[in-house]
Amino acid sequence: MTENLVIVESPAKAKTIEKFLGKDFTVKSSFGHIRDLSKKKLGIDTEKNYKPEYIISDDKKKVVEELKKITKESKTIWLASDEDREGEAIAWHLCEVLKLDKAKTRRIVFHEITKDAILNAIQNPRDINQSLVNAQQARRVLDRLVGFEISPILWKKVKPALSAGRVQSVAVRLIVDREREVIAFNSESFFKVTGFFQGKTPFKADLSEKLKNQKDAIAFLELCKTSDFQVSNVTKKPSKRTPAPPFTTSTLQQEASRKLNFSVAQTMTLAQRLYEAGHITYMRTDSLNLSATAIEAAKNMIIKEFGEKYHHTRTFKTKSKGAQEAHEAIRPTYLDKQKVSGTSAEQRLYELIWKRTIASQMSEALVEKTTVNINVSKSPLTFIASGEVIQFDGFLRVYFESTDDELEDTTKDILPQLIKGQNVDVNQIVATQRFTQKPPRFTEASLVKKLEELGIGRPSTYAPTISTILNRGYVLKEDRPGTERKYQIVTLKNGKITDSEKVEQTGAEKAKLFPSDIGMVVNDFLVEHFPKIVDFNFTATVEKEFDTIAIGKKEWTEMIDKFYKPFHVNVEKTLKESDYSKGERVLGNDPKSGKSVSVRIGRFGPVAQIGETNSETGEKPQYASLLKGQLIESITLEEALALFNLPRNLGEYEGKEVVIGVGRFGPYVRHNSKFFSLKKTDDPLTITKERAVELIEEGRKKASERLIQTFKEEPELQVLNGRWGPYISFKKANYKIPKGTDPKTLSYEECMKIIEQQPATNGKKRKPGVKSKAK
DNA sequence: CAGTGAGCGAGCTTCCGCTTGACTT
Repeated sequence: MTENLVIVESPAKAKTIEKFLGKDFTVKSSFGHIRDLSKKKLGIDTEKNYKPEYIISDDKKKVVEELKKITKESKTIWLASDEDREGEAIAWHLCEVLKLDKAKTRRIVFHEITKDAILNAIQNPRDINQSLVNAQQARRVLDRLVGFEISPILWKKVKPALSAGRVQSVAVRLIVDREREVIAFNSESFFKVTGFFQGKTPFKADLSEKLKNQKDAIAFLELCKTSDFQVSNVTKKPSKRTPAPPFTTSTLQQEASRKLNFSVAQTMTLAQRLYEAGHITYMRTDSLNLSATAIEAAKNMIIKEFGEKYHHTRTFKTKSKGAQEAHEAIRPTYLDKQKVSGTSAEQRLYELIWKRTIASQMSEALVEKTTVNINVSKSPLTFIASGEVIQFDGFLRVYFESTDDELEDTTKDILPQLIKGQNVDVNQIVATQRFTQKPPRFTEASLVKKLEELGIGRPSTYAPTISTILNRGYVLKEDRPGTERKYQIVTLKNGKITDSEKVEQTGAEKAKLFPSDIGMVVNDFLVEHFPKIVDFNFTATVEKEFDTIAIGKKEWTEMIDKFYKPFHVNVEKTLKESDYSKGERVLGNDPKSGKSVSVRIGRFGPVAQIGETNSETGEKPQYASLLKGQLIESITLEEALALFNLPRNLGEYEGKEVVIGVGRFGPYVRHNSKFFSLKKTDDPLTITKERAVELIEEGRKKASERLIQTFKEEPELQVLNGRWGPYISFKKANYKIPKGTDPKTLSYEECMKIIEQQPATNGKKRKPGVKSKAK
């Protein structure tokens, strides 16, 4: 017989708590929610006051069985799931499913996993808050109704297996809207003028105004030729910089992306491992709060390491919308541990968390900003030099927060001593042509930031939401090469004005989110037919209602009814009245045939078409697939027409034709009925024969290196070099080669031994775009 | 490595949030 059973959500949390509580307590985990609406059906009886039908899924049956058994043997059951509405619902589902006796069940909550907090919680048990549970049921039911009623419309009107939802559809909308801003953007050029002056040491100053064009730039430099330069003003301003708050899920994802180049999913996997190893607190949180013990530990650490002067206790208020404050901020469990063991990625993430946490409890940095104005005697324009001197580094000693801005030179120089009225010499003045910047495309992390600002999604869903919109094919995460751009430079040096032209790379993108054609068509369909659902404020609006339900001032079923009645009418209407949506755009006429040229989404993706089907003459249109990176939205008539030049015959090589085409696996070179893929930077429309031959030779070389070993004993056994390194192939199945083994010297016997010891991973093919999921 | 929405047609796809493995690739 167990005295006390405590149930929490996470097994790692259970382990920690068990240590605090001693042997009268057994601590178990529910592994999150133990039941949910059926995955196959709507699972809501819209006729019977929205009664949800909850099901224990197969992967939860074992957990539930075990909990059932232990609860029967326990005197008191403490439900210790999180204090937010999901946590409350978990506790309620546990009561219902385990049929817990009210008399021996207690609900407790704590906000930090410390011994005091837990013991305190045990002293203050309460009942389950049914209103809070109902707010969760409303949230769950609303999401299900939206997702399961709109998605099937998309299957009929756009393409099968698509999806829509309160969170994902807004995420896609953000990306589509941004892409349209980028498409509509017209870059304008101007001239930025920088003077290189000479004080005691050389320094730089920028002209206060941008000049419109090269003519103006030259005219200004002409004036400078015979001008004097005088310091007209020197101002010194002390300023402060304060440290950023400790990490939440969203800010951790952003900083890990900016500083360590981790994807959002990568960051979460690494954080999970650090959490399970006991190195950090819980990683799915929106709280900025640090426990009293953590603040104390940080204080000791900082004073010991840097001195009293560097310490400053701070508490931070959570500002994000819809924050539910069930946990602490993400911080090291033991602040005196500056490093932990683990993979290099784990260590780097830990270090980032450690620095950010420690910095949040450190003093402000004191900075003196100096601004110097320099008059040009023959022009009303002035040069402005700004410098920054850090007088006390404070928290900067440990950590500085990065930003999304990709500005060129934000580094502030140290200025020499300058006095008002002093004349300065100029070494040279350079006017450089610059260009206004298009709005930045989203990265995974900047999308998370935006979603959090809008109060959409939760710490536990940011990473999965991004996976969903990528898996549905609404959005692509890609690198795109930039284009070359010429720019002009006008220089005044030694009394002479010269101009020159330079070339720079511009517009290159790395790991940015681009909408696909399907993403744009689905978005436009939803914006047209379900504007309310994809409104950026929809979540905020319903959240307010959930809050009212949570304090018992509104029935959840009434709220849902008010939403569902008109929503469902709209669903029926859209099913009946809306057209099949293929995003068609007519581009103009083909100059050769005079027939119309259009683009749209076809059965196999975006396609360009010349002419129409004519049932009388039996005439059929010509088709050509769009290339990667081309959008229905922005493709031009010329670009579309060029697609019909494929496949292109480039002539003969070694007596066989060299043909460029685009197939299921992308652009290729075909030669002697062998296929070689084009590289990302190769354009199938313009690739030369020389380059194609290069690819053919390269492909042959790769193929020859593929085979590492064959064996006389067994023709079906081979050691091969694959995309993931060397492996063993035997009877169409593949086997890993153990680490530290040289594939070149493996004997027949050794191979067979490896095969016996390993389960075969026979190259099963997955459909592209289908999410891999454990069965 | 081609096709470019139907007309024989079963049955399938889908949401958001709470959790961790079990899996290739």
